[in-house]
Amino acid sequence: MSQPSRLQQDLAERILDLARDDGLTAGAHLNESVIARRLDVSRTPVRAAFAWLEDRGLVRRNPHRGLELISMPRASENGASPPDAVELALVRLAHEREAGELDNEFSEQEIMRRYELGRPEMKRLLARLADLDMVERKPGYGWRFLQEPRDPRVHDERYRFRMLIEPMTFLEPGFALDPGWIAEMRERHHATLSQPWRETSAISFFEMNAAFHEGLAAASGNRFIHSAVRRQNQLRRLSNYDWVFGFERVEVNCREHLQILDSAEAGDLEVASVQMRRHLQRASRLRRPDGLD
Amino acid sequence: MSQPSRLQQDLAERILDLARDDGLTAGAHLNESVIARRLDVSRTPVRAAFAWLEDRGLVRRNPHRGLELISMPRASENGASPPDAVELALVRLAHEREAGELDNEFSEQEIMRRYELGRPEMKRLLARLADLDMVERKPGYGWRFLQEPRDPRVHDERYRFRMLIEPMTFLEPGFALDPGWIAEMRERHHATLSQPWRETSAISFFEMNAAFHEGLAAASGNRFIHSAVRRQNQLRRLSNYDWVFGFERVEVNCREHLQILDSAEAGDLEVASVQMRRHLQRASRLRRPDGLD
DNA sequence: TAATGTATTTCATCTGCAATTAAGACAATC
DNA sequence: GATTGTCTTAATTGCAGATGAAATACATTA
Repeated sequence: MSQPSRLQQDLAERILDLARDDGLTAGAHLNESVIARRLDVSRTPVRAAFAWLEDRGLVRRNPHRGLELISMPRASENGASPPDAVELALVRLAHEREAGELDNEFSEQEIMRRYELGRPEMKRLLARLADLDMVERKPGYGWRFLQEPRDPRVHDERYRFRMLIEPMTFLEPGFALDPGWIAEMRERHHATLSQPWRETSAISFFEMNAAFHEGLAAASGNRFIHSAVRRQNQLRRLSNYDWVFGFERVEVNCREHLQILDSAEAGDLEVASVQMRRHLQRASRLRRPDGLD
Repeated sequence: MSQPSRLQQDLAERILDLARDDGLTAGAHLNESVIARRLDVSRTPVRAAFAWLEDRGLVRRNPHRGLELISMPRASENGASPPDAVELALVRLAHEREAGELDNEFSEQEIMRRYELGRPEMKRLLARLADLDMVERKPGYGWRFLQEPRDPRVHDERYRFRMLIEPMTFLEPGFALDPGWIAEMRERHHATLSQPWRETSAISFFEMNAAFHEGLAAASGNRFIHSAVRRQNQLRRLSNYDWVFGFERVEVNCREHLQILDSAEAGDLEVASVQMRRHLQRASRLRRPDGLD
């Protein structure tokens, strides 16, 4: 078994997620075709994923009898999909740009050399950045950044934009929250509140935050609202992976989120809308001391 | 002189625009380096563009003495940059999808065959569609459309989204309209109103419309608002290149636009905001008989 | 000396081929 | 009869070289 492909790694992880969601325990039988269908791929990559899980001792293959779950790792102990080279480069690039280490204009070659990427990877990277309106093609050769590093106006513009959209998600006619999603969100927030704060919590805190706002946008039933919020998250993900306001602000943030969930669940959508507006208002007043957004 | 590259064609066109904006007339001298700098490219493609213009008899090259403008075509007679193969395929694909001729899921090969595109072109096409959230990659091989053809909900969602954002552009703190832009917009609207309506006017009507809304979004000074509106235009451009409501509605549309321009210019931003909301409201009530959006 | 003309270098794209890898069909087994 | 194992086919990606184009440096001329 050489190295599993990215798809195979992802599938391995999602297989464990499925098993957990189904409440399977050691000894349970796993059906290949069913899993393949649920994951929307053919059996081939699923098989490869299982081969990998077998290497790691999590399942056993019994000839002609299929797969047996040996042990179920905890959610946090999952393979933790190794980050993609492009993702890493993306975050590095965003930071270096903010630090002023990158010129306004640059060539594709520079990117390949600096971040040690192949051509296809570099292409994906630039496509992502262009999608986020961070860069654009120059008319001839080369690219340029679309905003100055550490532009203080961006912060306000972002929050003003979010305040236009996010409070309105609750008032869309098709707004409907999935109870399961609410429960999961509550749990994640309570977990964040009860666990001691560590530096490494910052990423999962960010992702919880992003999932909260994106989930609400999805619940609006308006795909354009959803897209816009998702895009905001993608943008923020590049620069805000650290949290510099301390645990105190984490608590405030979580409590505000929980209140919004309560209101929305109770059907007080106007209240939820106002709470969301105030939440964003308060968040917008936090300004990073390092000038990042 | 073989075929000029796309960049060279575009530059040729923009060179004429520059000359027109500068009020140059036949006999005027054109400085290569200055033009190259203004167009943000090197002299090389500018030279090629001039070679092409010379072929078409619009300029003359005097050895070591540079370029001389021979005649200035009217704005509408410009080269009219020939549409890109990808653009064409994009529009065709959007139409065929709406007509239900394309499956929900498809492979890249299918696209290449059906639209007779090379690999790089097909890649660009799919990247554009993915950027607009029209398609997404399946986990393994292949792609899928993200919405059903002729989904009637999209129409309402789009207008609800636009009504959240566009009326607020006027109320952004940095809102500032360029007087030159206002004048140009007025002129284009009056031209549309005074010219007889032809089928072929639909495209330029659409583009005028798009430029109107995008220009206002840009004037808001909020780059996220601007991005969102631009994206809406790109999406609409794929399906709304024809106009099925007759000249009567064109007139209404233009007059509403002109009113908004008047209010904004006079500084009545709250009024402009309300007018924009009503404008979108009215527009949202127009529904295409063919079920397209 | 500032502009144009020319040559060189760098960059980006395109093309075809090889290597992976997923999808789909069929056979074997419980 | 359903599920797993095996094989074949088709699709996708990656790579290297060739081509085309733009940027840059330098020479030349008014």
